[in-house]
Amino acid sequence: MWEARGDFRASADSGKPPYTIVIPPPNVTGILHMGHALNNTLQDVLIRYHRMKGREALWMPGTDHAGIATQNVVEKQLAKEGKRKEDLGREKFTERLWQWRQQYGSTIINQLKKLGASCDWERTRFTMDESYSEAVNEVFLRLYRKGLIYRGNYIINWCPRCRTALSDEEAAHKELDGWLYHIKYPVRAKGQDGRNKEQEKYITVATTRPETMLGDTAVAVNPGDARYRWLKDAEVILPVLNRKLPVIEDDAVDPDFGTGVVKVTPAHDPADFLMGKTHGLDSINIMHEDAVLNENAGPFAGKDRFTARKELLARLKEEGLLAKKESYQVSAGRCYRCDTIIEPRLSLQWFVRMKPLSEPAVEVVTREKVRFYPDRWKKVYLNWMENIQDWCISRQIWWGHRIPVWYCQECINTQSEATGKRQDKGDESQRGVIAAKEKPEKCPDCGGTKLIQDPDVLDTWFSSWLWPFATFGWPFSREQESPIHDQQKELQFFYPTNTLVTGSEILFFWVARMIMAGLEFQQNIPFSDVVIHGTVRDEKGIKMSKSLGNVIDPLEIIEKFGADALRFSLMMLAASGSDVFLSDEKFLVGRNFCNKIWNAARFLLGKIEEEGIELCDLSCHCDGAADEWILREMNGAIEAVETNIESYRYNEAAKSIYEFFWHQYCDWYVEIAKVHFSPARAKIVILVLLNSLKLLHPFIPFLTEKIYQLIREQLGSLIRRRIIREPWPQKLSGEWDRGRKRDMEQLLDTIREIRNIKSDLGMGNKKVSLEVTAGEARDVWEENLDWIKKLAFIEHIEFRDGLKRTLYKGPRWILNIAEGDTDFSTYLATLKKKVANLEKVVQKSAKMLRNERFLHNAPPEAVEKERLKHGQLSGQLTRLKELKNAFE
RNA sequence: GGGCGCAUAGCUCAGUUGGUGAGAGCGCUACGUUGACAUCGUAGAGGUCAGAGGUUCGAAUCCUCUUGCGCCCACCA
Repeated sequence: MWEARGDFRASADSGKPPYTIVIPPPNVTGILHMGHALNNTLQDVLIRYHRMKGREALWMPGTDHAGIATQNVVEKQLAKEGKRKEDLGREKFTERLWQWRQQYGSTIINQLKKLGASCDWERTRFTMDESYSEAVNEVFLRLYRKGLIYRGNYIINWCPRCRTALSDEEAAHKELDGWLYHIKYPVRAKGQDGRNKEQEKYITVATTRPETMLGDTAVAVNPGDARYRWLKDAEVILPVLNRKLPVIEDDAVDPDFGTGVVKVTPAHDPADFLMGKTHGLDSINIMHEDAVLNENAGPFAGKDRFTARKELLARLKEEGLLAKKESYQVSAGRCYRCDTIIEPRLSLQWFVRMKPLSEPAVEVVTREKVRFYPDRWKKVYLNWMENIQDWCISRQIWWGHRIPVWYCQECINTQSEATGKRQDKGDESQRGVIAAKEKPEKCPDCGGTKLIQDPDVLDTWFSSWLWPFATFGWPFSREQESPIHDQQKELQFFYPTNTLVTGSEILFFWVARMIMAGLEFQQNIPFSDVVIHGTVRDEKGIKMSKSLGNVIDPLEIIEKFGADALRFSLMMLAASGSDVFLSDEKFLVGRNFCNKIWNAARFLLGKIEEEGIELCDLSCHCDGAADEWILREMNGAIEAVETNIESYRYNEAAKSIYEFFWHQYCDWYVEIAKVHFSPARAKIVILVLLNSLKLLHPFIPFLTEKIYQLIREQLGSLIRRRIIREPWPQKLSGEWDRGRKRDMEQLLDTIREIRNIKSDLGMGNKKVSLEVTAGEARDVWEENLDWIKKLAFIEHIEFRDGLKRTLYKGPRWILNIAEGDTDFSTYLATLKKKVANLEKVVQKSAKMLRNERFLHNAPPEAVEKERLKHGQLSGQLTRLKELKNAFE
């Protein structure tokens, strides 16, 4: 119904102020997991709330092509047929990828619909849509022309399984138990002798990755390290390969770590690479793309890196060159897609210069144009931004946006680039490199026509960072007709978006980069509020993941309890950005509550029908203390839900409405209303029900809409349309009678006490007779007699002066239960306990009020509050003591 | 190495700028089927708010330190 009526649609022409959220696009390969359920419920609550609040609420949906992840999935599928992607070739394989996306790409979208996500589905975008790809190319070209994109040979994170470069963020560092190997390199003295003592025939280096020594081109010591001054005049021999290694001095070497001597492997370690650059060392790449050692590795060529490590160590040991190995916590980068250990690798890649982009992005957060919720993430963000490194954006895979750069074969041949070992040559190397959206006809440098496009594709995040504006069709080409013009208007209307809701794990990947892209390409922030929610974990606190088998499938929960129960439970648990620990029984909260709502509504509608009540309007007539009370409570609930949603305290918002609906409305007011179900009462009952449903709707959309429609069927003329499009409830303003508020509070307290007393006297389930001395407050009793009797489970109430005995003393009335002399021991024990507790509190309060410094320093209203409290409590204490004394 | 977070009832967690007799859900105990709901109702037990100092008239809340967990970042050979 919602979809058919276009309830999720948003347009720039409505005249309402916009409220926009762009969805964190799930991977096309994704299937809905609890993280999605949490993330999207949080967004849907905001969207539904603001829609009801009169905003033009747009929730922009879509999916991400997820380069490596998707390619892996299809590669696996292919493997089942016994084929590799190379067997198909690039074109056929890409076709296959599109087929896959055609077939399965909307799976997660459909699952989001099951969750109740009210996205404007007609706008669903995909990061590889034609117009979106246009944005990616545009951005590449703009940055390239600005000199912010460059190509060069650097050490990058290489995944030998995916066979592609990764960005620093995509290489997650994890510690594991490993070894630090101490390896002896022979030293040959040069020139003089005599100083070269026996123990100086070797120097010892320490390494965690011994196989990389095959690519060593130097050893390094700290220039201030006196122990190794003699080495300067010596020559170090690389074991196994017997290569001569120069000894260099570099401040980067920590004399206190290991032996103070470092092997230098410029092609396989970022720190060594820098040293190599400063000292003009050669770089020797010893590995193929799949981390199998190449011809440079001598006898180990053709072996996998870890096999080579083992065999090399064995050989060193044999030759007496393995001094020792000590256990060591090794921190190794892992591919975030397949968990393979990253190999730092020297290769020619494309990079984005980040510093110029990060500066404005730091400023908008510092100046709170963009705010984080909870705000501690601000610090994390700024810390990363201020230490930002250049971003490696080229990927050696086939699924993604092809880098819009062509190489002129003729120019390149003259530059001998074909070897692939080209060093960074600065501007000169740009000759024959053409960045363009379309394939150029000829090389602008030499006029050659043999142009070949860069085989690489761009990092997935290089498209994701444009999401808040590329989804609106940016960039807009001038010559295009009106539909495009609309898009431009829409971008203007809906951008910047309002709230971004995401998990902390993609803060750097995505959030930070979106802020940079927004500022660079739209000259404006992409969103003003960033809500960071926690990670979904199992009951032991372990992150849920399919490979660990500890997932709770949201679709199963939906099947079992309903999407509403799932959503509400998650919202109750989603406290201010802390991690969410889940187990099956945690969803009972939501299920039970939904059930309660359903039963209450069903009962009330049935009751109205049964009583033959015709409601022609919903104006309220308060008949008594209870009516005013529930309307006041409702006002409180409206306000609490509003302020809590607006400050992203979802759990507080959910709790407010839960507490109000169940424990005020159902437990008390509905029970009271049952007693005298007059048409006036029915009006209030229905009004509060309708408003409650509205307050609940952002959390519990399906059930509230269903009940709303049932109410509509029955009371059609009173309400219109669908709850999803109804305006948010207004607080009732009225002439509230303060006396009635006090009456109600005292009556509720009295009823609770009667229940307690009956329980203490062992007559919990008996209908009893009550004797009341109420004096001037008798009217209060008379007016509310019916429901008091019902709720306190009393057969008969008799008003009289002078009770035989007193079991309850209130501020304005005293009570006795007429039934015979039962055992009073429990009752007395309860009284004693109460007296003791209250005495402590009263004493503490009295002490405060005697404290001069409190009276002077505390704000007057705090003192006044304390006085009031003391007055009430000491009155209560006096009454309790009187009761106690009478029974002792 | 740097940074952040968490420690509150048996369990899972709330507690917004310091002013509460420290709360909820689940579990537990007793009673209950009173004309929506046992996926329920009524009542109850259960807490030196991790520990030690400090600031304050007043601290679960702010500061310092300690202990125990968890997370993030870093060119820790």
